[in-house]
Amino acid sequence: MRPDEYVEAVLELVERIPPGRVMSYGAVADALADRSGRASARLVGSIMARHGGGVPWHRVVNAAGRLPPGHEREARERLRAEGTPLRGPGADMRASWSPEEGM
DNA sequence: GGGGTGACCCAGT
DNA sequence: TACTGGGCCACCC
Repeated sequence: MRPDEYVEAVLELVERIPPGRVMSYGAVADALADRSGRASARLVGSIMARHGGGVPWHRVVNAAGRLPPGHEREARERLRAEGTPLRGPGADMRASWSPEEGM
């Protein structure tokens, strides 16, 4: 799988996250590991930073539920609008979603 | 080719 | 609760 295809796969998966649910960078990397053989939370993070526009990037948070630096306000607002449970500074990880669950 | 960096993660202190 | 160290991997000097 070429790097640009990996990017496509990440964005595709992020688009499938249902409103009101979230996924961590690590979970995304994990879910794609089967299909691509590669898994790196850091890589997913950098992909979202560079190509995240155009997909519901606010549904992807870090493992602690923290929102992306510099976009906390924006992400919080969108999550609240979707009814995503919030806890403390970010999202409530009890709302985390997995691809298996959505099929 | 070598080295620093980052929207990360986990275990240990 | 907060910090640290090691692992991770594409990108950019």
